[in-house]
Amino acid sequence: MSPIRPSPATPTHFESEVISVLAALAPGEVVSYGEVAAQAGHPGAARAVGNVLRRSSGLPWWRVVAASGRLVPGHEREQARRLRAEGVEVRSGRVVLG
DNA sequence: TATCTGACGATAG
DNA sequence: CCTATCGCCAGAT
Repeated sequence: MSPIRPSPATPTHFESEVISVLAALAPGEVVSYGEVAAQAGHPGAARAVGNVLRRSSGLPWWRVVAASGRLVPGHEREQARRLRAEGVEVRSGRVVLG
């Protein structure tokens, strides 16, 4: 049997910080991985933020996009649907920055 | 401790 | 606009 997911019993400090930042996001508010990392106190850890979003559940992952505005690869449809539902403009797989 | 992975970011062509 | 490449970070093995 291959364990589907070794769910960490105790979240790491980094993960907790990232979750805090994500939980504070309001509907319609879009941020980049790098911004989340910086606000979480780990500037430069954009990739690591992506890892948390990929492994965790129950987080507003659709409000996080690449610095270029690009949506999450493989989830563009769903993400665009959710973002537009919050009033965010999406064009060609990209968030229309204001 | 070493090595690999990956929802990234910036830059060059 | 695109892809390729390098740099950086945290987590897993």
